[in-house]
Amino acid sequence: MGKGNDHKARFAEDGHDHRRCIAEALETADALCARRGVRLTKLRRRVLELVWTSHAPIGAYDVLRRLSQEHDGAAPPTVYRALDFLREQGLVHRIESLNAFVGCADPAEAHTSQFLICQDCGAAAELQDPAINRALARSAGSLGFLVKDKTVELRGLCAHCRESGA
Amino acid sequence: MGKGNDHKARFAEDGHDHRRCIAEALETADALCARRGVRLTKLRRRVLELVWTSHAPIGAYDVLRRLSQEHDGAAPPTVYRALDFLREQGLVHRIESLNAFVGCADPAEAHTSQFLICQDCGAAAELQDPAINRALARSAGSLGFLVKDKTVELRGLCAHCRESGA
DNA sequence: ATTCAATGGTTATAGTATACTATTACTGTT
DNA sequence: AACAGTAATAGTATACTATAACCATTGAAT
Repeated sequence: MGKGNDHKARFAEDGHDHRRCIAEALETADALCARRGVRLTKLRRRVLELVWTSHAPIGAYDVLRRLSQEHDGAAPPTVYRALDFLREQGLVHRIESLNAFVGCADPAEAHTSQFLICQDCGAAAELQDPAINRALARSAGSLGFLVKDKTVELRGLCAHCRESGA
Repeated sequence: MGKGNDHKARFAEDGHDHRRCIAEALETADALCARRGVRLTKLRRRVLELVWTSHAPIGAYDVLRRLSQEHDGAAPPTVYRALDFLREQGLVHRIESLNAFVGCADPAEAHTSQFLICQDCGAAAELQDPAINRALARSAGSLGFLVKDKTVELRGLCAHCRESGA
């Protein structure tokens, strides 16, 4: 990921080499888990890889269907446990409005993100816009509300689908 | 529903007369549906009333359980259909992160809201903060993203629970 | 009165998530 | 080697959330 402007995520380019995305995500995860002394087991790593199949959030049961093809006896808890671990480590995010999961673009440190989700191509872009977080903090603060967790999800059309569609 | 400062919602006061909240919500709904020429049937009205049981979002199946006690043959579709109607009319909102529904504080016109949800007392406060919407619009706009729908939900502790708790 | 669309009843099923119990595998210790 | 402690996984069942599909009824407008 770049140097400046890190908070300004983008939708993946149309013809981008997605195998690179996957490989990078897995490398980063390996390094991160090693550093933290937590175990990115084969199963967890494979689930992470499946989540990274595309930039579109994927349902837990879609992960399960794929996992089942190679892993006898995979059951819902198999997947949910792995996803729970990956979420704790910040490696995947849950998209509440879709009941689905997406790989984290920048898992190095804890953060709150915002998501732009394209209703046409399904892809999700992760933002970390300080201005949004400031506005949220101000509003909550003025009511004396102590924020523990945020969900910010905007659904619509990404620039690319917007052009090709209408 | 004052005049100025309308966008600044509040958590309901501790000892507030909640029967008033319910009565007002139902009156508003009656008037609104009459004006729009849509039918707030007995069933829909009762579901709305059940959603307004408290300021905490309520699950569809909780609504169903209560409805069943007085309405033979109530089934999931009974409730979901009513909730769909109420949502279309802006009378209730869905809280994505809870899979639950809450009465709209100000249903007169379409709007996008933000929610503060207390993890202790369960209550949800609905905000309509232009600053938040501006920040979201700017961020999405800078990526060429066309926003159709927003989910903004902050979970944490309301001022009251914050004091009594810690 | 007739008709057509909206509403609701009924049954079945899809989709999402967790509780609970048991087992395995890896640690360090004796 | 035997053991205990812990983390991870397996396996089963069930809870919870939501929709599909089909039919009967209602009710408002012509």
